Amino acid sequence: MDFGKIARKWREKWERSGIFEADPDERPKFFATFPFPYVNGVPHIAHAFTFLRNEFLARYKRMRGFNVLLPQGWHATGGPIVSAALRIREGDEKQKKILISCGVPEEEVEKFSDPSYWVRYFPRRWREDFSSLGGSVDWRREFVTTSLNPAFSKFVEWQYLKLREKGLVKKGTHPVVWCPKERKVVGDHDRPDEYAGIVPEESILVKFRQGNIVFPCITFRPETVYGVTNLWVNGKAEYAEIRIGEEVWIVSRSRVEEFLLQKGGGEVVKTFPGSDLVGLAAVNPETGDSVPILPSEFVDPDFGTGVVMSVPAHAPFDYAAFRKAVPEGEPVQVIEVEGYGGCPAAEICGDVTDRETLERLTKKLYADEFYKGVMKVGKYAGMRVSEAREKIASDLLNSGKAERYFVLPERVKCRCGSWTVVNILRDQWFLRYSDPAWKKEVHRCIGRMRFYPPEIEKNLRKAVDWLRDWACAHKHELGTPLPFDRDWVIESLSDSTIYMAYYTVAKYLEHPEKYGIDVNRLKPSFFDYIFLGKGDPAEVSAENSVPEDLLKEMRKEFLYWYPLDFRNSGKDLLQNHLVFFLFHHVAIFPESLWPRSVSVNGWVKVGGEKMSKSKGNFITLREALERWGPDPVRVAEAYAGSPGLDDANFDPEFVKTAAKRLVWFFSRFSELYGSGTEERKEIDDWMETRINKRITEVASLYEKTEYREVIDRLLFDASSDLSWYLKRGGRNSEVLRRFFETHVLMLSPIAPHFCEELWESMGKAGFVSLESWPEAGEVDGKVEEKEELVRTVLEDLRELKKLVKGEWKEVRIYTAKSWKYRARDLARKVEDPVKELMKDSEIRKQGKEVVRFVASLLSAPRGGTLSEEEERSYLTSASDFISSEAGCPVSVVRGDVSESPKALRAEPAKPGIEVII
RNA sequence: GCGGGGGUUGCCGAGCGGCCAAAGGCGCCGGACUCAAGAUCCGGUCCCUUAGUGGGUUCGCAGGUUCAAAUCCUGCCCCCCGCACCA
Repeated sequence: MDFGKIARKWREKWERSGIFEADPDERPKFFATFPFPYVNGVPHIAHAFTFLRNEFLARYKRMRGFNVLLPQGWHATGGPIVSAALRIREGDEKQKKILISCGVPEEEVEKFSDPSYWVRYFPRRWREDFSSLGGSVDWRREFVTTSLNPAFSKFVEWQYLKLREKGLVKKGTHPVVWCPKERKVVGDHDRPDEYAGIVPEESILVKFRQGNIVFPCITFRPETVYGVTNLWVNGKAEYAEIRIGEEVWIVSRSRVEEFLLQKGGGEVVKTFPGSDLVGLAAVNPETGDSVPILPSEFVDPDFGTGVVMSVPAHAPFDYAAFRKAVPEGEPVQVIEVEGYGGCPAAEICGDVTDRETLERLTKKLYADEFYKGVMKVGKYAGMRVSEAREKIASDLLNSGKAERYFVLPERVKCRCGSWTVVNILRDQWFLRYSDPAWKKEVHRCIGRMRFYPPEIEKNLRKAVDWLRDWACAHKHELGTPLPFDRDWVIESLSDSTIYMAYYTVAKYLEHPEKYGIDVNRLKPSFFDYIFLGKGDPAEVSAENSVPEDLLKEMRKEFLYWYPLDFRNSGKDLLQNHLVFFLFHHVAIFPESLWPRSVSVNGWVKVGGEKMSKSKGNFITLREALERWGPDPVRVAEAYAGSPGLDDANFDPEFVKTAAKRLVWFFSRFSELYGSGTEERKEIDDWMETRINKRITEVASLYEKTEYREVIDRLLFDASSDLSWYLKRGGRNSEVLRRFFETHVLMLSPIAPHFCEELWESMGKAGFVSLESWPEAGEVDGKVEEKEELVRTVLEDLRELKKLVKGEWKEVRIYTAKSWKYRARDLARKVEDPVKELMKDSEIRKQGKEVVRFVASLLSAPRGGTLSEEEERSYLTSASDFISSEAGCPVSVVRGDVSESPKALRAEPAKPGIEVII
C-alpha cells in the first residue's frame, strides 16, 4: 500500500476544495493553536508530535459539528537567526553543515548570511512539511513575526501601547553578560556551546576602608562579615586604583572594565603590583575592627574584584591560607553548627591544601552552615543563617556599608573570542509581571480554565507566583521595535503573547491587496476597534483607510473565533510562554475573551532515547514522511504518548507496525465490506454492542487528548473484535458495513488520508474529514458477558487439550448448581448470606459446601450477573462453535441434574468441563 | 536549595482498594503457511502444580491501616524536568 500516493491524492483534493479554510458561520466554533515554532531550521518529529496533538483534536471537533479554526504562523523574533546568519557571513563551517543537513543546497548557503533570507526560506519549508503531514490548517492565515511583516508588527506595537497605557511596562536596570569588544549582550546563542546557561549572580560587595580608600570585597555570605580576620589580595597580580568622586577603589586590573561598567564610570589613577598592598590595613565596616591585608595565591584576580575578605573559621580556602600566613592567628567563629566545634573550617579540612578538595569541602560546609547553622554574634545572634543572611545583606546595603554587585560564577567567552564581563543595562524596559494585582487576575483566569492533564494547573500557578519583572526588549535582534523607544526591539517571548487574536483577522491583514487595505496606514485605532470594540466605525474607517463594512466584518470575525479554545505546546513553554500568554490576555482583553484551555506534552524520544544529532536518531519530519508515509507516521505519533510532563516515545519500529495494522484493516475491508448475509445471530448483537461501546469510549478519549489509547482501541482492540466475530461465524452484512464505516470515521482524525481513501471505496460522496462522528447505538450489557462465557470455555478447553491426551469423544459443559447463583446474588445484597441461604431446606443439605463457597465469594467477589438459564441457553447456542474448536460433540448440561465432580466444581461464570475419552 | 513529576512483570506502558499474575504494544520462544526468507495467522512468555476453575512469589525499599493493597497512610532510597531575559 502506497501511503505517500494516497496522501498526495487527498491533500490535493482538500486544497482544491479549501475545506480547512474556516470562516464564521452558524455552527459553534472551536479554535486551536500550536505555538508558532522558531524557524531557524526544519521541523522534526517532535515538532510534529506537538502540532498533531492540536491537529487530532481539531479534526475530531470538526466531526462533532464544530466550525474549527486551526491556523499556523512562524516565529522569527530574537537573536539566534541573526547570529547564525552572522556565522554564515564569517564562513563558519559548522553552521553551513547545519543548513545543508536541513536540505539547503550547498550553492544557496551564502544567501543565509542575510537574516531575512532565513525568514523567507524556512517558513516555506515548514508549511510544506505540515501540509504533507496532512495538517488541516487554514493557510490563508499564515504569517511570520518581526518587522519584516508590517501588519503583524503593527499589531505588536499596538499591544505595547496598550500595556504602557496600563502602566505595565517600565524602565529599570538589568545585569547582562557583556562583550567589551563587540559592545553587546552575549546571549547563549552568541557563545561557544560550553558556555551556555551561565548567568550573572548577585553578590554583596562589602566596603572595607582605609580613609577614603575602599577595598571592595565580594561575598555570597554577608553574614560572615563578623568573622573577618584579614583581607586577601594576590601579590603576583596587577591592581588598579580607581577614583570615583571622593573615593579611591582598589580592584584587580583585569576586573577594571567590569567594575567601571557596573559602577557607571570612574577614573583609573594608576596600576601597581598586588604586593604593594600587603601590610596595609582596612576597617571592617560592620565591626569597626582594623584587619591586615595579606597575600594569598588562592585569590583569583579574574573573579569579582580581586580583593577578598578572609573568614578562616568558616571558609576552607581562607583557613588553609590563614594557617600558612598567620600560623599563630586565631579564626573568629560567628556561626554555630550542630556537629561542628569552634572552628568548622579547621575541622573539615585539617591541613588539606589542594584546590579540588578545598572546593568540595567548601560546598559542603557552606550548605551545612546555611541550613543548620545559627548566628553566634552580631545583631541577629540566635537566628538561623538561612534567615539571617538576607537581613544582614539588606542592613549592609541600606547603611551604605555594602553595594550590590554582579559576578559571573564562571568565565564566559563570547563567540568573537573575547572574555565577557557583567554589565548593568540602565535603560532596560520591563514587563511588570511582579505586579500583585496583575498576578491576581492571571490566577482568576487560571481558575476558569481547563488543563490537559489537570495537574499542570499547579505548575502554572507556581510559575505565575514566581515570575518577576521581565526584560522585554533587546537590541540588535529581529523583531518589532518598541513603539515608544525605537532603539529597542521587543524580545521574542514578549511578542508572542496574544498573537492568537491576530489569526482571527490574518486572512485580511496578510492579504491586504485583496481587500484594499494599506497596512502601513493602520493606526492603533484600527486595532482598538477590531480587538476591543472601541471607537466609532465610521471614524476608524476614515482614519485607517479601511472600508467601514470590512472593519465591522473583521470585528465580527474576531468575536466569532475568540476566545482561544485549545492550545497544546511542549512542556518547555509551560513556565514561560504559556504564563506570558495568560498575563497578556488578562491585561488586554475582557474576561469573556480569556483563553479556555492549555495542554502540554513531554519531550519526544526516539526508540526510547533522547533525540540528538550525534546519536544519529534525529529524524526530520520530511525524512519520516518520505520513509513511511504520512498516516503511519501520524499513527505512531498518536501512539507515542499522552498529555503531560512525561516524555513521549516515537518508536520507528512502531511506525512499521502501524503501517501493517492499516494494511490489515484495508485488506479486511476489501474482503468483507459489502459482503455478508442477512442472517442475524447472537454474535451480531455482541459485535453491535462492541461497536457502540467503542464509539462512546473513543469519543471521550479524543476529548481527553489520550490519543495513544485511541490507537489501542481502534487498531488493536477493534481488529481483535473483528477476528473474534468472524471466528464465531459472524457474517451479517449490516454489521460488517457498520463496523467498517464507524471505524473509518473514528480513525479519520489520526489517519485522514487512509480513511478518505476507504470512504471513497465505500462509494460515499464527499470527504470523510467533513463527516459527523458516528452515533453510538444501544449497549447490551449482558451480551458481552455471555460472549465472555464462551471465551472462558474456549480457553479452558485449550488448557485441557494440553493435559488430556487421547481421542476426545465428547465434551460436557456443566453450569453451576443453582444454589450457587442464589448465593452469588445474596452475597452482594445481604449481610449474612449463609444464614439466608440456610433457610432453604434443599440448600441446607449442602451445608459445609455452602459456607465455603460463600466465604470465598466474600473474599473475592466474582461470578458475573447471568442466571443459570441464561448461561445454559447461550452456551447451547454456541455449542456448534465450541464443538468445532473441541473437535468433538459438545453438550451443555444443567448442573443441578448431574453429580459429576466437574458439575460440583462449576461456578457461575465458570462452567465445569468434562472430557469423555 | 526551591518547585514539579516519577519508580509496575525483558522493554514501552495501562491500572490507582476486591473478578490483578496485573490491559495493550514491542521483543522473544514455539507452531501453521512457504523451496526459503519476509509478511500473515495461531499459541506461549514470573515459578510450581494440575484433566483446566490450585498454590507460591511479584508492582523502588521498610513499616502501617484493612477481612482485602500495585492501588490508602508513614518513613527511606533512587531517577527525571524547570529555576528566566533565552528559543
